Amino acid sequence: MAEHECVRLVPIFSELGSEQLDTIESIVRHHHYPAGSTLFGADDPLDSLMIVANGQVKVYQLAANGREQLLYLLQTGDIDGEAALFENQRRTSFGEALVPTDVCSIRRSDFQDLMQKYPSISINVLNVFGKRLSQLERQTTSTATESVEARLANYITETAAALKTDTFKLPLKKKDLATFLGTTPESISRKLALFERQGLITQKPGKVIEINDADQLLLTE
Amino acid sequence: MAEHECVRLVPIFSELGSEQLDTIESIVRHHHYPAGSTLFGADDPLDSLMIVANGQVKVYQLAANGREQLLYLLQTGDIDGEAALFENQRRTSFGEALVPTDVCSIRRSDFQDLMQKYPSISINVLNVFGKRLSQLERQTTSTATESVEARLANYITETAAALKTDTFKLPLKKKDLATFLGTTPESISRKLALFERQGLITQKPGKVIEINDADQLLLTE
DNA sequence: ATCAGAACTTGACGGCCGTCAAGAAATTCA
DNA sequence: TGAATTTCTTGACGGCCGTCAAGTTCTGAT
Repeated sequence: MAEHECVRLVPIFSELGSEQLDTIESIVRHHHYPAGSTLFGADDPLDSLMIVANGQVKVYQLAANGREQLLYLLQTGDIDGEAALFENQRRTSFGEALVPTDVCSIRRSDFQDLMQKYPSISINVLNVFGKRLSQLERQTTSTATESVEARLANYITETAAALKTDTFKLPLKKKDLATFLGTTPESISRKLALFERQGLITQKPGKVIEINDADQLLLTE
Repeated sequence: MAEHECVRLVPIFSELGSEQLDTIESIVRHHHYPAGSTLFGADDPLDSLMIVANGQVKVYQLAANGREQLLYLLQTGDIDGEAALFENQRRTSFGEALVPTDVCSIRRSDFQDLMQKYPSISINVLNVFGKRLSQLERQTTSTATESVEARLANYITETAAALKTDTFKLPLKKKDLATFLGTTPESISRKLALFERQGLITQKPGKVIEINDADQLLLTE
C-alpha cells in the first residue's frame, strides 16, 4: 500500500497541501481486516476516527432486544466515528468488513488537534455529519411512517438513481437489506415477488434487479 | 430583549470572548413567533442557522405519504439547521413553535465565515451534531426493531431520568408523542393504560405520570 | 363559571407483517 | 466440479397495532 494513499483519498482533507498531508500521514495508523471480520475493540480502540481506505464496511447497531440494525454501508473514502470526536459518548454501534478492507485510524486527541490547526477539516467533517443526519432523519421518518412495501420500493429506486442504471445488483444480502429497512428477509422476498407480478421489476439470477416502471414503483404505498 | 442575550446563551459560542460575541451579535437577526406558528420560509430563508433564544420548537419531517414525524423538540439554547451549513441540501423538515418563541438566525455565509475565523465554533457544532446523530441512530434502531410498547416504556424512563424525578408531566400532546414514537395517539393511550394495570406507572390528571417500577418498565418488550 | 372545541379513551375490526417451517436455489470451498 | 453450507423462497398462521367510531374528559376563551 502506497504511503499517503489513505489521507489523500479522503474528502475531509481535500483542502490541505502536500506537507500538511505528510504531517497527518505520520499520525495515522493502518490496519487491514479480512472479509467478515469485526472492526472493533481489539487493537483499535473506540476513541478513534476511522477512514475506510479500501473496501466496504457495514455499521450496525444493537437494539435492546438483541436485534441488529444496519445503519450505514461505508465505502472507500468514507469516515466513521462520531464517538471519536467527543468524550462521554458511548459507542453502541460496531463495524464489520463486507470484503477485505483497509482502514486508517486517527486518535481522538490527534484529530482534535488537527481540527484546531486546520479549520477546513472541521467544516468538511460538518458536511459529512450533516449529510448523514439528513439521511438518518429520512430513514427514521421512513421506517416510522411508511409500509415495508413503500420502503423497499423507495430503496430500489434510490439505489438505481445513485448508480444511474435501471439494472443493478443488490449490494447486500437480503438479511442485511432487511435489517437496514427494518423488516425481515422473508418480507423482502415476498415484496420483490409482488413487484415482479405487478410488472414493476424483473428479477434475474445473482440478486440482479431490472426496473421496468420506476414511476409506478414510487407510487407504492 | 437585552442585546447579546441570544449569542451568549448558546453553548456553541461558549469559548468566545466578549468582543467576539459583539461581532457575532451584529450579524444576528432576531425573530419572534407566537405559539403555534410555523418557523419556515416567510422572512426566514432556509439557508440560515437558527438559535432558539427562548421557547420551544417542534421540528417535523413530512413523509412521502403525507404523515409527519416529530424529529426533535428544541429547547432554549438549541440550534437547528444542518441545511444552513451546506449547499445542495434540500430541507425536508419544518419547525413549529410550541410556545411563544424567540429565535435568532445567522445566514449560512456569515456562519461559515465565523467557523473559519473561530475554529472552536465548528468543534462545538460538531459536538451538537454528534449527539444528534447518536440520538437519531438510536431512534432509528428503536422504531425499526422494537414494539410500540417497548418504545413508550423507554421514552418514559428516559424522560424521567433526564428530569431526575419519578413524577413528571408529559411535555407533549399525545398526538405529538405519537408521531415522535412512530405510532398513534390511540396506541399510546392503550399502552399507558396497560402499564397502569400492570402497576408500573400511575396516571394523574394533566398528563402527569408517576413511575412505580422503572426496572420492570425497562424489561418491557 | 360556562360552553365550545380539542384532546383523549375505549371498543371492535381488519390487515400488514413477523414467525416458524420446509423445500429450492445459490454460493463457497476443497 | 461436486458437495456442504448458507441463502432464499413460499406457505400457513397469528398477533400487534393502525383505523374508524362514539363517548368522555380536558382546556381555554368569553
